[in-house]
Amino acid sequence: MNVPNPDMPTLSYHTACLLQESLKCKDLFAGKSIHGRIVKSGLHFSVFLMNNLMNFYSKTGSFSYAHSVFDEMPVKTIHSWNTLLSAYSKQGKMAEANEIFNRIPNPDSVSWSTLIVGYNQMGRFKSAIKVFSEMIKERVTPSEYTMTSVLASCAAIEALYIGRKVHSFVVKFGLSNFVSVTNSLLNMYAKSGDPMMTMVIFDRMGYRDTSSLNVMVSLHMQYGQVDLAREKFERMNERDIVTWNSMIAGYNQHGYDLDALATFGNMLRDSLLFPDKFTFINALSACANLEMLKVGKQIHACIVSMQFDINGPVGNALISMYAKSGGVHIAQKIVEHAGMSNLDVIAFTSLLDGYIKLGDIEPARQIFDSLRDRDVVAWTAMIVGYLQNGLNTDALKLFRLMVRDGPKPNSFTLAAMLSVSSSFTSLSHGKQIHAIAIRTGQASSVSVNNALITMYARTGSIKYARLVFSRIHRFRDTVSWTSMIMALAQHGFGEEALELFENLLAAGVKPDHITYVGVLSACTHVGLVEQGRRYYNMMKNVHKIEPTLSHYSLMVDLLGRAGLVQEAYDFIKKMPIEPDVITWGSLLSSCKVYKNVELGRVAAERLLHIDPENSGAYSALANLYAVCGKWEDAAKTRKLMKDGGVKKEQGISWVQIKNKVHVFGADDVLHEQKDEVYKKISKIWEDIKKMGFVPDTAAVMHDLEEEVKEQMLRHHSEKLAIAFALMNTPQNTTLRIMKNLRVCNDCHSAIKFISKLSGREIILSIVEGKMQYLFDENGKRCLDDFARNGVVWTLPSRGFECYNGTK
DNA sequence: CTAGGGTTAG
Repeated sequence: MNVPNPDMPTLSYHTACLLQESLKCKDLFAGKSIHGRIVKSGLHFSVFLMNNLMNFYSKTGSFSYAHSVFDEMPVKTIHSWNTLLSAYSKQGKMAEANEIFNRIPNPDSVSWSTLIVGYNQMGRFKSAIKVFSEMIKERVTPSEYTMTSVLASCAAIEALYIGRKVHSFVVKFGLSNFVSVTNSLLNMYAKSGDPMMTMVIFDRMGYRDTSSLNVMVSLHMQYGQVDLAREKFERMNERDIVTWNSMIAGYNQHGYDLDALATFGNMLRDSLLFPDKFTFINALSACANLEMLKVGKQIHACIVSMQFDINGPVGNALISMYAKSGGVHIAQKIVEHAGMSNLDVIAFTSLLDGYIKLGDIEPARQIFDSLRDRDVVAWTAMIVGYLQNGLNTDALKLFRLMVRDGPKPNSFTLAAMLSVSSSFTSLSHGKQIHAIAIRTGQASSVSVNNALITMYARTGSIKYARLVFSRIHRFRDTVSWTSMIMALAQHGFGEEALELFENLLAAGVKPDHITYVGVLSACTHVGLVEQGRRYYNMMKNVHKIEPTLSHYSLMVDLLGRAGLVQEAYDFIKKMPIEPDVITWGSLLSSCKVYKNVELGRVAAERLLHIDPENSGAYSALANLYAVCGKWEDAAKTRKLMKDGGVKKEQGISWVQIKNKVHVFGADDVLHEQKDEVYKKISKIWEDIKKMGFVPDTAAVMHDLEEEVKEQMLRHHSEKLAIAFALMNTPQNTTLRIMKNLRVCNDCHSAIKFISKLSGREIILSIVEGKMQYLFDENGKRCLDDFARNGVVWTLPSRGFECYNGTK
């Protein structure tokens, strides 16, 4: 304890008080003049006053003054050292802080705690924990401050195991009675995924303060138990700013944005608290989600009238709110007003996003190009922006640029790119993205894995979809289950899909409306009418999900495919919303199968009423007539279509077999015995053209492939391959050619082929089958070259692996 | 002289 100079007790105390007052109003000038008076009156020998002065300088950010005061002190106490230490750790200068710490003769618990806090503030939580363990090793008794700090480190990195150890020290040093420590324990268990322990501790607490309840509120919010959080909140008799903010943030995160705004209003009305930046950020985010421009403007007015600093996060939230709720021009004005140098990437990304939402790609791209330090988010926003506006090629181009020059893609980027692969049904592209996910360490991300399941299923590799799903068994969310159910349903494993759905229910996962799309389509594929009805009712009554058009269409499909065509039609008539093309199309195709001309005609008429140029409806109807032997009606329908100006006939090949007309859609070609179908098709190829129809794309593809394969076998495959590579061949074609080269056992051409490609393709993965022969000496050299250029190889036969040149 | 609970953009 520092006792002031006994000769001048009053003067010392009064000076210290003056310093404290100066500190309160951050008056550096006043502090400096007091400093001068201290020196003049010879008070600078008082360690007490000097420590106070150091504290003043440190808190006002004048670190160099603090340091010089320290240097001039003839006698230094542990307080002096700790104040200096705190000055450095506040600046984030941890290296210097450590140096000072090592020079302290007898560091006490405050010194150690200061170091831990310093690391925490720098986000270096592991180092903070390390400091704590060294402190214990040195047999220094921790204080309640030490515990709260180190528990915060554990909470931040969700280190449950370490947190438990720290808990044991809390007990050992008898610190359990501090509410602050117990609150920190609560928070640690809540954040590290041990809700049970959190509840146990909370129940056992003899005294709970507002903070304790705050932790519980945010625990409930974390687990999506919004109603429980609301209950706790309403029962609290004292609410501080954190309480209100937790509720507003929690509501906002779970889509209860109206509640978030209502809570914000209640806070302004019922509490004497002033909103802080978190309040504003979350309230603005709620406005943005609801696209409530007017409310957003009111909050903006509130911010302005409070003279609140709109630099940093609040300004970003404002810009984002305007950009999202149709006020891009206001957002633009704020951005212009603030000036380039005062804004960060976040502000510009929000603005960019606003333009994308309007479909204005050009200004968005201009913002993107003008950004100097673009981060992953900016890149992703631009890429997703292209995707949302249907500009897949631009998205792909930008993604390639990103992989080459930009920051590492994150799970958002990869999930988006995987959905492109799914919509392109390009397995090769999808596998490249998978390879990048592995290489950038994102392969464990739930959203990436969910997108992978869909991608593999859509590109036909149900095997890999299964593999991915089984690998994430510990981290499955609703989307994972849904994706897998959809995947199985698409591949005709209806029973398995339903089994999986039952597992989902047993696991206590909540299905959403898309899950039910998967479930109902599984029933459709297997023809389980009664099961389908049951699940449909379960959706409505148990899970309280209002059916959407997809669900209605699936029910129509389910009934129709089972031959209950009339019932399907009755179902449509009872629908509370307008049926769409898919609904009628589904009924129409059922009518085709069950040869119900009357209903089929109705369905086709209604369908064409919605979409008069729907060639599919015409050909389905024509086919229905043909199947029923009504050749004249079939021909009439064709004529009707041509008269209606419908020219597109892609996806349909008319094949004459045994004087009967069959329609081969792309699906049939893919699923039936390929060779058989292709043989038939090629025989009547010319006939189709003569009849004036456009041949099916899949058939064309196959033809091309066959031709290439034959020529490769017959001629010099290498030359041909390279010629293809130099042409602007679409990538899935090039990979097909690769496959053919493999069939010809021509690995050297394959390697050369790839080497020509790699100039164009940033990432190329060669997959499927056994590629061991690429691993001879030539192949290895080749692989090393590619690895250096960022080319990744995946070899699914050995699990998913990545070749990056290091191994 | 040191703590702890609420954190924005995709």
